[in-house]
Amino acid sequence: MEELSTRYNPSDLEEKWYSRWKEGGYFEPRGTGEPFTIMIPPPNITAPLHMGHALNLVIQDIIIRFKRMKGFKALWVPGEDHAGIATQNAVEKDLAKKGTNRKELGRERFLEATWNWTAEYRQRIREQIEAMGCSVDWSRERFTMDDGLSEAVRKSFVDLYKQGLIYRGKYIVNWCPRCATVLSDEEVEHEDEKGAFYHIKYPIKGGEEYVVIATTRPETMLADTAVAVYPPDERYEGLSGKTVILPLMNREIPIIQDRYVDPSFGTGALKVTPAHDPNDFQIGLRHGLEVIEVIDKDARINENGGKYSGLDRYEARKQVVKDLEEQGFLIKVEPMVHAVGRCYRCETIVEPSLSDQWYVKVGPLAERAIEAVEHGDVVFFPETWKKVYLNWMHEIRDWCISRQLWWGHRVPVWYCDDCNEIIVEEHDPEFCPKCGSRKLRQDEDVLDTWFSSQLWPFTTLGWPEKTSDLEVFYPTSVLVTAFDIIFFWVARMIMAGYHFMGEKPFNHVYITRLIRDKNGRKMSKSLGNGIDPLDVIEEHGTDAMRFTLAILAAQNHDIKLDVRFFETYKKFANKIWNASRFALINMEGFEKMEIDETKLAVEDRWIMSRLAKSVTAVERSIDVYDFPTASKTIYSFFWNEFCDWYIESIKPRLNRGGEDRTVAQNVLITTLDASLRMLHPFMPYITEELWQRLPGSDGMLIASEWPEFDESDFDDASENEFSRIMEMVRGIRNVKAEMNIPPSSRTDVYCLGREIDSEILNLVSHLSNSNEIGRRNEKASGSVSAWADTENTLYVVLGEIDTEAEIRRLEGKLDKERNDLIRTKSKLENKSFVDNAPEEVVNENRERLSISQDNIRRIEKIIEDLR
RNA sequence: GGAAGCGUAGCUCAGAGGAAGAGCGUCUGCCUUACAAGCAGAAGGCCACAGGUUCGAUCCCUGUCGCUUCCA
Repeated sequence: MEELSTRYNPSDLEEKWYSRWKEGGYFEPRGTGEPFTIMIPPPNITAPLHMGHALNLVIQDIIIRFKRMKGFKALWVPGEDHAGIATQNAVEKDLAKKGTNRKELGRERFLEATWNWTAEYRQRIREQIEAMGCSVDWSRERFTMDDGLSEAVRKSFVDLYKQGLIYRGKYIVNWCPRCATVLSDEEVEHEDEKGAFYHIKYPIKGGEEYVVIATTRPETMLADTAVAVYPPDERYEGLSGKTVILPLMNREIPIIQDRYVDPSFGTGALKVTPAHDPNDFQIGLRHGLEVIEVIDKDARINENGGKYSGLDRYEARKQVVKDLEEQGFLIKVEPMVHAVGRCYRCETIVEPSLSDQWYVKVGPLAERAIEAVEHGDVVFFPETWKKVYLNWMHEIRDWCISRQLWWGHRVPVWYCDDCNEIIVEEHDPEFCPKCGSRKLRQDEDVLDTWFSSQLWPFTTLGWPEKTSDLEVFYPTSVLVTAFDIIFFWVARMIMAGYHFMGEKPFNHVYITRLIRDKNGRKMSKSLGNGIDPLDVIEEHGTDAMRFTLAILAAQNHDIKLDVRFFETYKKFANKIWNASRFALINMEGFEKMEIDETKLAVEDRWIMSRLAKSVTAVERSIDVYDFPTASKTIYSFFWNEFCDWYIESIKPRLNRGGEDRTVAQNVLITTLDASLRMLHPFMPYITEELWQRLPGSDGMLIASEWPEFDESDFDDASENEFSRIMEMVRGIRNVKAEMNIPPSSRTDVYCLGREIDSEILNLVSHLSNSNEIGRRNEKASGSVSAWADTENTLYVVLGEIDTEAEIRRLEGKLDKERNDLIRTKSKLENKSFVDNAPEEVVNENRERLSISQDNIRRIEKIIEDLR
């Protein structure tokens, strides 16, 4: 085997291992363990994956690799989402660049272009998922528009329709004039924006009196069909039953009373525009008001708008205001901040508009989905999302599922031109079942993307067919997704899961936070502050990116990502590489042996105990989706314990040869082997590469077992013993550093006091780069103390010492000890502390007191000797 | 208007009712044969503010301020 370079070079080996895993079938579920399933949240085919996807994917891969190593029959299904409106927009933009547009192409050729787009982006997304090292089962990959899923969408639509849970209705909808489609309530983003509050006189018929209404949308007055006031409002008493003359239009409209009106808002009188406001529409229904539409689907004033006809809604607003002012109807214009709804895909201001659409009646579906989360059948991590989910579910409204788009699943509804029969079928009907006519027209609309996405956890397994995959892998184990689609997707999957499968879609929902730039701003194309995962991979390697994302994956706040972080964990990968390199260099003459407890050195026992504790801590953290803790545990174990102390400790034994060397080699390899296993879910490439090179490794790391430890492997006595060694070494290093002695220059150190085991002293001398530490009965001149306990003191021999400087150094320490003493003493003199505090805390303080007293006496003695 | 999360080292974040932690950055020494993408050492904190509970609060409670987000 060729020797390792001194630096880790990720690009050398990532592709090699990915194809070996993939081609070896390692991503497919294996073995007889309990199933563990994750469905990928299918990325939209609108664009390449960004950092948010990377975070999401990396977390899933960590989980699935961990579970695979734990012996589960692990399955992670990949796929992509056709993303109706978003993709249609993206393709339209692309067409515009090519100098054409959707209408010019026509539906069929537009869809052709979109399928081409789909093929291209699915391929790019696949490549990205692979580059991130994700162990998804490509043999089961799905797309939300593939044949199987399209069938499933039809079946679920027809089922819901036949169960009376899908209906068609004419209501005020959220209309995006740019996308030319309706949007569901969830697809509208409300934001406070600066606007104006126009106060307008509406003269009362047959007199000089008038009512003042206030509105932020004066152009809609063209379609007013009433003025409403709150019933007991004194200001407007006696007006009920009268009519007003609508300015500009000179239409006579009634004054009505309705409890919807908020008397404290504006003037207390509300203009009612049933065709262009959802609340007004409801008022209109209650009072049987006329419905006049003046704004068409392009957001222009239509023929009902008189002289304003043909104007864009905002041009019309200007003109209306101007005319009102000229004619003396405009009283005042106040600046006003109000919520404006915008399309979540193109940010155009949404126009409330009257329209015939298809709806899902969600009430009956929501009940079970609420119960499931309330009872803990479906558990959110972190728990705080449970409340968000439940709040929304309790106020859930019917879901508008039709879209006036071309890209998507066509609504499986046909209309008979001869008898107006509505036909809802899974398979295209050839004639009308009622009148036999063949003049059938399919509904032009397509379904909301989320209508197919809600079926994802089981359509990916073959539903509606009763496949064995469905049998084995449903319900899935965990869904990993972002908080912004809890309503769009998570809630609807839970409803659909219970409705169609009679069972929840997943046990756990782990919600990730948003990745922001280093200044806390959202990453966006327009700001140009996005970080491309592929760039990161190229520069730092996949493993470094994965580990960085894992360690940053906080649960309670968004993630501020600075590219410099990747650098840090790239260095960690290099550290792993070099530690392994060290081990491999030292494997000459290696013979595997069973580890014999009695032959182990203190550092061996210590590192084995630390390893056992670290592995179990990592498991615990992964189980509760605490990836930052898991990664920090690994990082500090590997670097600060294994590399900094263990490897340094065994160098003399490795050099010495014989049984010492063999034992050290065995513990070194055992620890490294377990470390690489523990690291593998986080950093799959480097660990696979290195693990393959370990003596005795067999097969593939991806398919090997997770290291198992339990409390019987914990060895507190050895940990304490080694901690003492670390303290001694640090004491000596400290003195050397403070005295400006290069760490490389060897110093004389001796021990004054009762005996310390020579094994320990030898280790200390090696780690502190001292000559052999001997024992003396009295302090030598020119030496300073570096460490002490109650019975022993270690002195570093400096030869010439600056007595004054040394006294100053010791007095600094003395001050600290004295302060500690005062604090502890006052605590213990406080009767209520001694009476109320738990005994162990009191004892701890007593011990502390005695240690402080000892330390002070000792340091005072040393200072006295120096003088 | 309703709700949630967050304010801890210069930066990014852990933390737990009993003497404040990590990484990065900074400063000082070191090319000590795994690693200078490294090693050793150090400096740096009224734990947002004000009350309360407690023997004891950075942690629990209440309020204030600030930042972020969701819903209406």
